[in-house]
Amino acid sequence: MRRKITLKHIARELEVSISTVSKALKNSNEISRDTKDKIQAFAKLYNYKPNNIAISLKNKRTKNIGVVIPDIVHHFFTTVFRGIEKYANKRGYNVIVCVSDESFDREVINMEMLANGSIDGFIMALAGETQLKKDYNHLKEVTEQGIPLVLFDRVTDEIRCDKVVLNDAEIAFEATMSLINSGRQRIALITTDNFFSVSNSREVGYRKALKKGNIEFNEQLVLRLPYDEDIDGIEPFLKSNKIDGLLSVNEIFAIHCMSVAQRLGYTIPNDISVIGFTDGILSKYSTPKLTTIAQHGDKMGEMAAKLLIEKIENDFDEENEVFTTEIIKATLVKRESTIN
Amino acid sequence: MRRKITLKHIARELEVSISTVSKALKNSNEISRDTKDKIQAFAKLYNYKPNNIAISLKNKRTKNIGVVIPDIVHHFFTTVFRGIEKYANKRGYNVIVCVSDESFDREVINMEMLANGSIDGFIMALAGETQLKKDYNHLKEVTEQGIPLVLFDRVTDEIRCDKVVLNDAEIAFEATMSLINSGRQRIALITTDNFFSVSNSREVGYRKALKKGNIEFNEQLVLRLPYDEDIDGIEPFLKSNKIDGLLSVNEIFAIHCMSVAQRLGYTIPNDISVIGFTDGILSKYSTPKLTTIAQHGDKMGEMAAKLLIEKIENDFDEENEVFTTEIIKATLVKRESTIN
DNA sequence: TTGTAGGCGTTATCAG
DNA sequence: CTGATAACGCCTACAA
Repeated sequence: MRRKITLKHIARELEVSISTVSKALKNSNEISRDTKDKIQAFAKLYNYKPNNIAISLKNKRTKNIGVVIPDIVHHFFTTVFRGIEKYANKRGYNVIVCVSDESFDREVINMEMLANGSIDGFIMALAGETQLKKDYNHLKEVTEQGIPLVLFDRVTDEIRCDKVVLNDAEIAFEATMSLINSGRQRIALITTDNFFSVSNSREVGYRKALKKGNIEFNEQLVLRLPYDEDIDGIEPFLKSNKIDGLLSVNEIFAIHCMSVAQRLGYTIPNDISVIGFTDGILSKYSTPKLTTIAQHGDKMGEMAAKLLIEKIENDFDEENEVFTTEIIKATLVKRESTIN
Repeated sequence: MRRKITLKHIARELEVSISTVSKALKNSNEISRDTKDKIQAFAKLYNYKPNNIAISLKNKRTKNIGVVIPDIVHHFFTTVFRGIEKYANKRGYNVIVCVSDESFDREVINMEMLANGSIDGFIMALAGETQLKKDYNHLKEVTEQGIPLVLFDRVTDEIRCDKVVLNDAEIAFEATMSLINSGRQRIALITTDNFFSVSNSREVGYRKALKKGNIEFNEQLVLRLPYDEDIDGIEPFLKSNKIDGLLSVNEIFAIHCMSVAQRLGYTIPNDISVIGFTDGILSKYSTPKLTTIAQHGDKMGEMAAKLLIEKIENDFDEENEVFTTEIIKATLVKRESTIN
């Protein structure tokens, strides 16, 4: 087992000093051609690679990014992560992922763990519990220590940092309008009852569209479900309400609505038109294929990583730092669950 | 901006030596109660946390695990990753993920990047390209340097290391048998044409079951598709072959087969029974719900992490190291796409 | 052209 | 009980 070789080994072997080796390997012209050749050859032969940890300690730069997300088995977060990873890698950064599992405590623990030197900056989406508690002290801690932070999707106004969000309200408005424009009048909204920032925004857009379409908002037509996979409320809801259009804040609710509705004898899209959020595989492979709002997670992730790395690499002038909020434009992907 | 505080700061402030501070914070009983109290109080006040990087350098242990997978937007890998992350976290490890994107080069680059001190061990599934090329030098490099490695799912015999695999052949056999036992005779296999180790094993199981059921293997009934999302071959295949049962090596092919078959007028499961691999959301929300082979990615991930951390923490006796291959037992989840 | 010394933050050993 | 010193691996200003 060939253990990793260090500058010291090379120096000893070649009977020169460590700093000579260091300089030679950087091709410094303080060092003679001969010595450099000798050292470089030796280093190559033994496959010398500088130790990342030592460099990190020296430079106070780890070239690691910490990503803290509520869930990884979730199409949207996964695509965002892919965007982050891809971009970060291109810039020579590695990505450490921690999953908060929607738990406030795990979010805090994970961040503390990483904040002690393991990473140069954070990218995160808030855990559900955190948004409920509205306790953002762990984020404040981190930013006060000068660790750059980028929030995406599930963000909060209470923290000053770069953010990347979807134009949730706008696209929900647009989607609802498209239902209205195709003649729909009794449009349901299926959403989550936790106070996720995004669900709120989507509801705002939905309501605004109704208003514009001169349709009175009807709380009866809003179904607030506790969480992603908790879909039992859907069947009674569809049975007890006459609806002809439906906007869902995620894919799963939408798909399930479609299958329940079909079972109840409705045809889609003629009797009920359906639009969901998150353009994942469910939407592409359902029957009928679901019209959906593509959130472009890759793009969000890439943007988040870009903002973060810029902050990391540009030593901004402390006090009057500027924070930006980038808005990623969602797009409506029309498939078979809506008319034309 | 309160910068991170170090032992040195505390020492200076309290006019003691650095080593006294270090010991006091570790509650060493070399240090007097008084001094400890004073130092600990100060440390708490200024929220002192030891710097991970410095500790890593000292201990030659990073408490980081490197995970290299072909794809993250893929249900199976995602669940494995979740298993790894969960277990690793419990043991105090962080997880650095690199996505190879099925590319050999990216796999190599990523591993080299991480192997220079950033991680204590690797968990990985081979990229498609790597399995095609059969070039495993980068893995050899790593193991020769004494970095523990655990392969999962997409493994190779050419590398001596711990492995975690599914009982692919067995479960494919079992699934095929269940089709045969419900009276199916013309059973198709939808698989990938790359030489993924897992696809091969599954085909082996499929063939074995046919044999056992006295059904002659018919190459006509095997559809080999180039890659996951490339599903155009399915429609002609179903049109030109009379089949009554179908085993697919993934969810997407299976779901698509169902919808094409339904469009062609077949009813499922009566005319055609369908079983897929990967128990993801597609299976749960399709109509009819897909009978599927649950790979228990979480469990695989957990097992992989467990094996790895054991290797990392037990300084085994070099030469006569023992490597184990753990087999995770898949289970057949019966839903609506098969009879009874 | 080469080498020495000091430092990044921590810990362990040993001396006082 | 406290502190000085060296070490982990690397870099760099400065001395020779």
